[in-house]
Formats: sequence, structure tokens, C-alpha cells
Amino acid sequence: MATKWLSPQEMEAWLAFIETTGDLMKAIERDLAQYGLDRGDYQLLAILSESEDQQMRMCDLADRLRLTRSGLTRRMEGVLKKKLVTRIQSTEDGRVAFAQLTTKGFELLKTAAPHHLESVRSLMIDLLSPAEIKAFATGFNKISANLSAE
Amino acid sequence: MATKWLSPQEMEAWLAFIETTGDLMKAIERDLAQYGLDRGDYQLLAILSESEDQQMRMCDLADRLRLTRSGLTRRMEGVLKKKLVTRIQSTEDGRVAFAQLTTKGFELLKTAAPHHLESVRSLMIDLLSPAEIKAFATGFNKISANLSAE
DNA sequence: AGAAAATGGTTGCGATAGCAATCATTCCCG
DNA sequence: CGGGAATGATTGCTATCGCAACCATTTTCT
Repeated sequence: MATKWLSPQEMEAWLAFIETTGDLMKAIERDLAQYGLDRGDYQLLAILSESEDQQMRMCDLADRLRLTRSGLTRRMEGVLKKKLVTRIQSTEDGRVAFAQLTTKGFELLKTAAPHHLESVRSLMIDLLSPAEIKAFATGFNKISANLSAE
Repeated sequence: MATKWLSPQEMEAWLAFIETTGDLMKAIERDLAQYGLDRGDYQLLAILSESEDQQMRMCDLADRLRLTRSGLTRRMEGVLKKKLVTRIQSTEDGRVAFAQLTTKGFELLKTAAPHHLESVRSLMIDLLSPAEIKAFATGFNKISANLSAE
């Protein structure tokens, strides 16, 4: 297999991507810390808030969060202790538990969301031209579709 | 502060980015696992291989890898045990230690690199149009510059 | 109905990595 | 020169998360 190297332009895209992504995530996470949340907690609350009855089966929630079931069990410990989420045992299926957003969790999310949005804007979105925004959307969607197709 | 929401296009770019990035990294990491390396090890070897005498001060290496000094100390344990890197105590400055690539480490890197490159190509670069490549390069560079400027 | 398989969730263990504290060495300033 | 500050690296502690093993419950198949 002859190794086809990356062109300078391709290399620049790749390097900029890997070197920047981690830093960007850290910066966004730092902005979220003032609410006592990390990115995982925020994502969890955000997903629950958009769900039917603001609740989800643990299992499905784990998939959405890209966590294993055990990973979610552990993450739940944190938000349960903070009373941002409650655990509801299913009456229909004894195996199943639901995670449900509490009022406190919803209030915190409503407080944090605008600031989080502002972080995303100022650290990323507002820096990009419309063409770049479009390229990010189409590009990452293609990458994602390819990953799912495997 | 009136909250300026994201436009559908902006939202799509943001969601595609965060949802895809983690999966992409995991996929690349999975391809690297056949060589007994994770992404951190690979990066460490790659950076050393490009350095003067294939060695670097621990401190500088930590910066390049976006690790704290303690994080690097721990990561070094792994590659030291695998004999991919050696530790060299500086004779000039008693505080300083260098990490240096071993022959074995260099050989492994030479073996893994083409496959890693192929992963990067097939999972990302080759899926993108030239315009998207360019947008990724310029976009992430802008984001990065902004983060550094803070 | 009853055994085997599948599903949902938790737990023990190990790996990664950050923070704070620590230690050694070197630098700097009086 | 001597003492305090800075620098480089390590260690203890903690938190996150995946894997494998496990347990409980439900489903499926005969």
C-alpha cells in the first residue's frame, strides 16, 4: 500500500481540528463550571429537558450521551445528589428505570443555557463565516453518516 | 442581555460538530489499538519523532500534548514500560528530564503511522470537499487563535 | 409451563488525568 | 555569598468512564 500523504491544505485542516477541539471543549466547560455543572451534566439535563415528560429510560439516555450503561449509572450519582434529576422505577417493566428532570434541574438549566449559548457563540460560531458554518455542518454530517454506516 | 439564539444553520453546525467529534476520535483510536497504542501514546511518539534528537524536555512535551506535568509523568509510565521511550536525566540542570524516543518506539511509529494516516483519510479527510477542507483549516485556526488570545 | 436467551441496570476493577502538596534544583536579588 | 522565589518533576487523592461480571426481570421458544 503506497502511503498517500496529506496535502498541506489537508494537513492544516487535520492539525487545526485536533489541536483546537480539545481546547475549545475545555473553554466551554470552564464557562459552565460557574453553575456547578460539567459538560456531561449539562448535556444530560439538556437532553432530558427536550424529552417527553422530561424523562427518559436510562438505557436510551446512555445512548444519547454516548455513555455505556455503567457510565451513566455513575454520572447519575452526581446529578441525583444535586437533586437535579430523580430516578423513577418503571411499574410496567421491573428492569427499567427512568431519569427525570426535577424542577430544580430545569431551573438550573434555564439559568445556565443562555450563558452556555453565549460561550458557544463567542468561542466558535461567531468567529466563523457563513460559508464556514455551512462547511462545518455538511462536513461533520458526512463524517457522522460515514461512522454510522460502518 | 437578550439571548440571541442560533440560526438553524448555526445549530446544525454546532450539533454536528459536538456529536461527531467524540465518535470520530473513538474510531481513530480504535484503529490505533491494533498497535497497542492509544491516541495519547501515538501523539507522544509522533511529537518526539519530529523533535531535535527525537527528545524533548518533559515540561515542553507536556505543553505540546496538552497535559499537565503530572499527567505526562503518568503517561510516561506506560511508554517507558513498553520501552518506546527512555528517560534521560539532564546533566546541565538537575531538575530537568528528557523523554527520548527509542529505536523500538521509532520503528513502531513508522509501522503505525501509515495506518493512522489511512484512518484519518477514510474517516475524515477523504469525505470532505476541497472547500470543506479549506473551511475546516481556516475555521479551526480562527477558533484556536481566539482561544490563545484570551 | 419451564428453561434458555435477551434486556436493563449496578458493581468491582483498572486506566487516564487534574489539582494540590511536596521535594529538589536552580535562579535572582540584596 | 545566602536566602527566598521560581522551575521541573513526582506523588497522593479524587473524579470520570469503560469493560467484564453480575443480578433481576422479561421475553422467547419448545
